Amino acid sequence: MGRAPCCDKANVKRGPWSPEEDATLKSYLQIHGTGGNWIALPTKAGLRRCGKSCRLRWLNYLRPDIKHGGFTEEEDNIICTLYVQMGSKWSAIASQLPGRTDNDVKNYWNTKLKRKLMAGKVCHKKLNDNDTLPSTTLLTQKAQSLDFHASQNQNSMPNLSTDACSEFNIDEKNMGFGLIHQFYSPQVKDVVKEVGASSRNNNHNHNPLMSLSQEGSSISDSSSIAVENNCVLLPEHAGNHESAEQVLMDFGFEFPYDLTNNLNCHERFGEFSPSGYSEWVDFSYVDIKPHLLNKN
DNA sequence: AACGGTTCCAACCGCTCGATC
DNA sequence: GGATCGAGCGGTTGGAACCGT
Repeated sequence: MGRAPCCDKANVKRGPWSPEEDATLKSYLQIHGTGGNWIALPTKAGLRRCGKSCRLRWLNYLRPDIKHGGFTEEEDNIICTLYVQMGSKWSAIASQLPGRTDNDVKNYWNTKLKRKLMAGKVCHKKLNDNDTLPSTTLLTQKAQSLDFHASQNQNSMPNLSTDACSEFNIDEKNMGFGLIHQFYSPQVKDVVKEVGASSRNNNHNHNPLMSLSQEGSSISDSSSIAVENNCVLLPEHAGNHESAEQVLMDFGFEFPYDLTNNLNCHERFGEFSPSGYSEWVDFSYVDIKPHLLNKN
């Protein structure tokens, strides 16, 4: 048996709020507050609305401190930074933006900011066609030398150096997207490879660059992308290709692509790591290595 | 002007979590 | 300890507004 509905859906009004309803809710809340019970509020206020609907209307629209209108560039950067750090924790992100609601931030991200980011207008440097991509061979060697897919000390990961940050004109706050976009280039759009990384399962590194959601979520430990030889590598998704697809689309790769195209995948398979993929244990970590390595 | 496609955002849905009994 | 409930959250949807042809 499911849980009881919060209201009698047949007898509540749905859809857009009228100015009269807005005024009723606003004046009631200004006088009485929520009383700690949104469910009972509509009855008390004389509204034929669900309590949840009242709450949402108040929090997202009627609150006096709500900021309406366009986002500033500074807000854009804050959202980008926090999204990288936390993932889609919209309420947490919104809490850092006075006057903005989680719904606002979420809508803004989904409709504008993500695209703006892809177009190269926010906190990153986009590669030109002839820019040099990092060497996978070097990555592999470095990975092996660090032995980071062994059961090592979780705190042994090196931090991204200040030099590495400054090299690409990024700061530590926007590092995640900066690096991802560092890799984002027209030359890598056409072939996508999902890579098995089963040994990652035994290697829960607490990489300071990995977002909280990446560490905690079943889907988002994939949000890092490494690139070599015109290929994009994604960690395995425990059979969940949709998650991988979403990650790719989030980062601007066009759909359809060759995630499930076995022919292309195999053709490309040997190009970047003939010995297999155990080296690509932690893609969030791989994110930063090219820059560290290039400094060596 | 009319139409179709796209964008944007308010609102809803369903889930999780914590509090309470 | 389990059931129930409300609050809060993220994902999704519907439709109005906008834009291009």
